[in-house]
Amino acid sequence: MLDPRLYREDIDRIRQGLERRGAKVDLDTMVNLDIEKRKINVRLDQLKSERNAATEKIAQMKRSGQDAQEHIEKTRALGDEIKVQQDKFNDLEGRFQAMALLVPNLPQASVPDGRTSADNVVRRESGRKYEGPKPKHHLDFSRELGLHDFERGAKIAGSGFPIYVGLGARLERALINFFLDEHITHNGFTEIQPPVLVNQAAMIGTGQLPKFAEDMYTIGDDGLYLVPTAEVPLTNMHSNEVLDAASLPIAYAAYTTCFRREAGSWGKETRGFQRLHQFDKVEMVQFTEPSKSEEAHQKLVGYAEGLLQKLDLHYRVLELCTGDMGFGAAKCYDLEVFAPAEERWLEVSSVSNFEDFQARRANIRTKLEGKTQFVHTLNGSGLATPRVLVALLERNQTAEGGFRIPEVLQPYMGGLKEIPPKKK
RNA sequence: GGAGAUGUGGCAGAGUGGUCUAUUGCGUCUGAUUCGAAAUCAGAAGUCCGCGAAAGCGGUCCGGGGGUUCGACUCCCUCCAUCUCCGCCA
Repeated sequence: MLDPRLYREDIDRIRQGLERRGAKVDLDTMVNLDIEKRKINVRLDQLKSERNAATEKIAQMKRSGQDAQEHIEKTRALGDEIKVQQDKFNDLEGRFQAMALLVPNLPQASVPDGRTSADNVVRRESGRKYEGPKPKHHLDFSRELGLHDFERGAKIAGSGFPIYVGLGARLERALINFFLDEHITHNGFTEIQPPVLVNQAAMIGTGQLPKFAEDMYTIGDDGLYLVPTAEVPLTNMHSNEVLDAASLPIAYAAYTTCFRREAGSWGKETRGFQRLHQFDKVEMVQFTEPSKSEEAHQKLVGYAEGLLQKLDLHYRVLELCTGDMGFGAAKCYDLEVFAPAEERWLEVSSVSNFEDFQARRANIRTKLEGKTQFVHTLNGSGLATPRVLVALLERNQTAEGGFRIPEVLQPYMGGLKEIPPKKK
């Protein structure tokens, strides 16, 4: 959520920011609602002030044993009027809030202008390029080695719910553990294991709701949602809190399963692991002082990159353009790995600085120099496993048809160096 | 899941319809005293919203929401959380 003061003090800043994003918001209506609302508020406060005086008068009379009936009759009308004005105010306030929750964040000045992913800027490309014969597609390769079972997953849940089998399951677990261990032993994160069901307030807090309701799985009877990312529970852990400034920055890392309906986003480029309803991800979340978020953002990107380097993958870092950034982001970097069979770059991480956008929604503050103010929140995948797996499967095929396990994962695979080809 | 109880400021803990501007204690901050500290004494302090150039003024907040009333911390409804007992269960 944007600072509500901006709507009356610097509407041009909002207008320009949204324009750069290509976002359409009926700002005129919002400005008018705000003006109307404040007008009613002034009237309401006056009325309440009068009522306070009147009831005090009645109290005094009662105390001294006088008959206050006449005053009570008169004050009744005041109460009725307050009710009318209060309803009006609540209606205006509700309408303004409902609209405010749908306004995306304003991009930082440094964000490149653009409309689509084609306008994103490649900041750097790194890692060893794949060289050798064109490898097998990861789905065919996985099937040969018996690592995953999409068909049976579809049978019990639907398409987009793969089953990890045998060494495929162990490889998944290895990736998760490797990611987490890196964060908690080298990058200074506290490991968290949060609930994967959250309430509506949490989903609003990080910005998934109300705009993206159709992307979420719901548990209707209980009013709960399956988390689309650990960002939701981790960030909302501190909702409605004033964080001790000395405790900042707070850095959490968590592995959770992530659930996404991915409504309407299926197509030929989403085969196999590239788009799933259920997948595994390790997420990094940070809370910082406002002045420190930019620095923290760069570091988060570095942590995610470090994992790709250790896995010996070929990757690049994109600076997202204004039109391609997520709803709540003020600035965002994507990390993509190259899949040599598909000959495509695949997004494995998105690292965003939300500034105070989420902190306002979730009401997360700190006290700095005597002033209570909103913190900045950031998060980034570190990493999501499925597309990392795609790149690994396509890159690490041996001449004999086996899978070469990256060195850093070998300790997590019981020392195994290779998943051998299945015997005929 | 059933029965009962509780929810008040940073913490503890009073308050059962109007002297609540929320008693009191602890803690915090600022002074005084001291070489400095402790102790003691005096004083101060919260949130959010609005109006205002400012000083300041008004409103709001006792778990959340709603209701009754001229007036609600107090009465009613509802939701949430915690505790105790019972039941069930990895």
